[in-house]
Amino acid sequence: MRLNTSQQQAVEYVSGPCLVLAGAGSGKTRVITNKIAYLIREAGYQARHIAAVTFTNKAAREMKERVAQTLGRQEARGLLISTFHTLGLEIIKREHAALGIKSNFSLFDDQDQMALLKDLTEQWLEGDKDLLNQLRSTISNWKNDLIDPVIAKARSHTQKDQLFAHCYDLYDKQLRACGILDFDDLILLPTLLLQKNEEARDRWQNRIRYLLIDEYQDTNTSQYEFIKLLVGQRARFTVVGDDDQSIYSWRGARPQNLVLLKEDFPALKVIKLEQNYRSSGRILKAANILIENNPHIFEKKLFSELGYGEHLKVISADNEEHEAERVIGDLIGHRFANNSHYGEYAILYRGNHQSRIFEKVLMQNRIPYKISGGTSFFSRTEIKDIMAYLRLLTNPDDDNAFIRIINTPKREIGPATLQKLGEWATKRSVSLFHASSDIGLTEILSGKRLESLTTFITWFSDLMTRIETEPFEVVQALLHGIHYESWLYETSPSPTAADMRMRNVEQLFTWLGEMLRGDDLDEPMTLAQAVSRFTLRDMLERNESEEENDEVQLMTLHASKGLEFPYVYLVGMEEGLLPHQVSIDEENIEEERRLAYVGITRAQKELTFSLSRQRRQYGETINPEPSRFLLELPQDDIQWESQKTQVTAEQRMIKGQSRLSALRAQIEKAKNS
DNA sequence: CTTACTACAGTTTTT
DNA sequence: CTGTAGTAAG
Repeated sequence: MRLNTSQQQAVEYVSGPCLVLAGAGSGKTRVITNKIAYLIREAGYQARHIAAVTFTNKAAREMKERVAQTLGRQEARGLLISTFHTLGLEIIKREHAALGIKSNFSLFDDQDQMALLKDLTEQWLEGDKDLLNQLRSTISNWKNDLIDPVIAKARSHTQKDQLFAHCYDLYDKQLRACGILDFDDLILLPTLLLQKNEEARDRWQNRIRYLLIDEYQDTNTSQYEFIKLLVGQRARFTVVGDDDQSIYSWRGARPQNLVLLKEDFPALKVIKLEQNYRSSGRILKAANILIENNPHIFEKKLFSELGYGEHLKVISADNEEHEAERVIGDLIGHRFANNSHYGEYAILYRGNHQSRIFEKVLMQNRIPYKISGGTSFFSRTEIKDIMAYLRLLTNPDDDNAFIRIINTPKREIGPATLQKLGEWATKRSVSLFHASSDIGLTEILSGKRLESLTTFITWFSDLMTRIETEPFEVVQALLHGIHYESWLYETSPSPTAADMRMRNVEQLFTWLGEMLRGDDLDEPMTLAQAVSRFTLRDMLERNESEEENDEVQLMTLHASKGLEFPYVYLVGMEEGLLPHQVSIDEENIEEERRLAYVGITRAQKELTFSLSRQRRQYGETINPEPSRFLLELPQDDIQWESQKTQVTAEQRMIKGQSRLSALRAQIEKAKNS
């Protein structure tokens, strides 16, 4: 397919700063991919001087694949395509000397972060979860606004802020002492470095001569600063974004960065992509009319040439169960009538808890489905254990990892021993691991404890010396050496659970092996690199995308961004749910509207809303109003389908069930014939 | 290894 | 109110 005029224009404008306002489904990935090809083939850039930055590993991976397809592996060699965080990690790794940190640092995820904060603040916050969460996000916000502990203290006036700033200081000192970075550091540290260190700035500006940014509207303050420092005076860059799809402001994203861009780079060329290649005209019209209720920085009007399409439907139900039944019933009927596949349907909702009831009804009807989200692979205990071992292997100063694994599996090194060891280590200001190999330990530890500790340290040190030369063997030896499998069987609630945990561990090792070896898109990595990538949650999507089963997709609106489905159900269209109760005020309503907009624009052919006139909430039954967003849509394009007959819940259940089972029988019959 | 009770949360979560 | 995660006890 050829590029349209504005896409072509966006691809070929390479002489200055460029902002591509890419509406939903307007082919922005194609623009980025083609632009990279254009830069190399027509504009004289070498691949190694071009960097493209995304927010998710998945997006980075897709882009890599698309570019490799367009250019061929050879020409694409040396291109830097990664997430913000991975790019930051790369810079930190190369500049660790200038940053004054060790080369073998390890990474903290949010759970590690919480655990440490809880530890550090025990005396003040007493494990108050709410306060801890506040503290964590406050620290994160400070870091995202490039505010260090000293400035934070100076700017804190209330007692609580003072305390938080103090905790921030403690937390950061602890991290530095252990050679640990958190996610925010991966942006913060490179940004500070490029600000202060002219040489480093030159080095990186010379390395990255053309920069492309995807989903620009999701950048936060430090990321924008980071971008500015990377592009420098030369200002050769393209950012692609859509202010109407900014749904992460609660996480620090600043859609205002679009305005700042225009101010900071007066020469900015703005190109709008307004042709939508995804949705029917009617769906797009509804989306346009809805989003017009929001103020806009740049006016933009999407159009489609795919035909006007079917009416939008609204299914109104009497209660939540009924809503799920009617939606699923509609889906089954629709699939049957259109001879379509389950995989073409998506059910989108505002909050994760809404999925449960749909899951139940889907299960009752034996419909295959997939819920994205839920507990992450990397937050499972068995994975966290192994990750802690791997982290300690690459960074012996990682005290948190040390504490986690020193007695897992049991080595008779309990809290008392650890306490003594900790005091000793603090006095000498060395890490726990370091302290453990100190000869002076005989002063504080005796016989048995000392022996088990030294046995472990000796064995582990031996592994550490070999990670560079024979990482495979080390990883194998690690798993055997700790007898992790038998430990799992001892501690798991059931053998089946242990089996599952062991499979998870094996999965981790399979991925690890792949990463150490490298594949056609990625170079082989060192163990340290692989461990960092794991913490950055890389790897997960790789497997997910392989299993393209025929399953109904269930996900939150947030998770649906960037995806598309032929048939979409947008459920729970009620005041209090979408817009959500706590975001219903003047300040947040616009983002809720964008959330609805994102949901609507996921649909390619047909879009169905649903709502319930009754909902259980915190023990009460409430009667929510239909979402204001439904009323904002063009009513001529909507068909309201409400249940006319008044029946009791029980009758409805039987009726719904029998209708569904009748349909199922019909389908089975059709299949067999 | 299962069962039962208690405590707690109940918006979204790219890294 | 209701579901679940974690722990304690059978």
